[in-house]
Amino acid sequence: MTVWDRPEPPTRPVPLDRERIVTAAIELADEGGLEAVSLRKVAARLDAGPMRLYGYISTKEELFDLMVDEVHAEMLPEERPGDWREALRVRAHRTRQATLRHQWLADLLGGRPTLGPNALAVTEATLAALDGLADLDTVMRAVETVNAYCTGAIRREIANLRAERATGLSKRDWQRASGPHVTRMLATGRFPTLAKAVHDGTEVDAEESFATGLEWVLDAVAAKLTRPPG
Amino acid sequence: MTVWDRPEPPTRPVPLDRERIVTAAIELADEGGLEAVSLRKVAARLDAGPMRLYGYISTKEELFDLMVDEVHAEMLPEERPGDWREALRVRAHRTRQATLRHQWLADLLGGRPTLGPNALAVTEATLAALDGLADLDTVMRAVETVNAYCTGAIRREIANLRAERATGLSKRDWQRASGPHVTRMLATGRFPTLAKAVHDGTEVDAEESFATGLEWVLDAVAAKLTRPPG
DNA sequence: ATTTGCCGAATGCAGTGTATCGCAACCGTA
DNA sequence: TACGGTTGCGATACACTGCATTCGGCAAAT
Repeated sequence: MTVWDRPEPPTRPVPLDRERIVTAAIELADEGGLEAVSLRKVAARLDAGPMRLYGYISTKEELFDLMVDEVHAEMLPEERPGDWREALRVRAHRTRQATLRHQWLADLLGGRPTLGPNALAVTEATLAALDGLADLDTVMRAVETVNAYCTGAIRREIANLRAERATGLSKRDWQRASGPHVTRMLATGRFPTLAKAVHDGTEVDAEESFATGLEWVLDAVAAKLTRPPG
Repeated sequence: MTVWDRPEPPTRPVPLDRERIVTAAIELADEGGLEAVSLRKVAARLDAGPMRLYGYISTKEELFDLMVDEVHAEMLPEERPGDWREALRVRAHRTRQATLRHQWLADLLGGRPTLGPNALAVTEATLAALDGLADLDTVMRAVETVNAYCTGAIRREIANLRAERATGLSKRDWQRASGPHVTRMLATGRFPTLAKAVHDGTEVDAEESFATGLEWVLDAVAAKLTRPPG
């Protein structure tokens, strides 16, 4: 019984860690959306049985939490921003860009408290940029207001993007020419202002729309920051 | 063969319509969240087989669309508002209140274009309140910005509310005393500003927080509306 | 009275998240 | 060197999902 007769020892399972799991999950989500992420498929991509993951994760939601935090790493500004406004602006645009790269993130944005290390780092950077410019309550309100705008605006953008992709039409053409339902509804005359808006509206670039709304919100924040606390 | 010998005629299936289906689905969602809504359970609540629903709905997502639109009926203002600001404010608060009543709505807000009749009516009312106050682009930007803030803020509020409910602690106590992870993270000294904020922060009422941020955004809108178009 | 057509119900399928359990390999110890 | 304990992986199993398809039986039409 030489070595040659004996089979190779069974390959020990590839060591796993959360990093590899999250990476695999993000790949799947990038390719096929959140619904393409199943514990079985993630495990298969790592040559492991599905149950193996439960050593690193105790529920699927936790996997989503890890994924969200992982993407937050892409949002960290690489250089210290000039002023608070620049800081908030950069954070907003980086959030948007990260979500455009990982569109499934839109489904998770604002859905759960984000307490991962990367998310905390992002929050820290944001708070630091505003530190001392007003009383704490005002600062918190500012950050949360900008955050709320971002999640809402990004969600809407992705939602429209998906709708366009599904119908193969631009948003305007879609709700004007195609979408029979909308056309019929507008034709009823029950929504005159809306009908006029759809008819006269010019198609606006999504990024520009996001940026403009953001500047409005930043204007509002600026007004509250310069005013003395209270 | 008297009447008594013959069995009762088999009870014809209860007639169905979308209204009843949506109502049943909303009841389920109100009780157990979105995940408690399955086609089987909805059908069971209507004494029907699951496949019966596919005569009225061709996919589960469509059911969600119907549910969202149904709740939008609760958001319609009952009286014509005084000015545009009042209109936007009322719409925002009614959206929030409806979502607090139907918390599953937070999971859907902003997730898809809302094109149902009730949603269109809400949009129409909002646009009408702003009609003529500025050029169309500005008006659209205003509506979309306020909407974005609402969805984002409401989502965050519901997310926090669920987290508090899950841990049985208020948000502050939760991230300060309990949440071992957060505590440990803050203790690392990598997030000094955040740590200070958590330590010094006062707990703010969710509604007040929502209202304040909303007024900020409305201030920003006001600034753009009064300014001449362009 | 017979046929036709249609619609609701049952069945089936592929896939999900997760609990349970047996087995096999490792390690420290005798 | 032999052994027992522990650990952790994998297979199996379960309850459940959305949806496609098939089948049966009633209602209306001829």
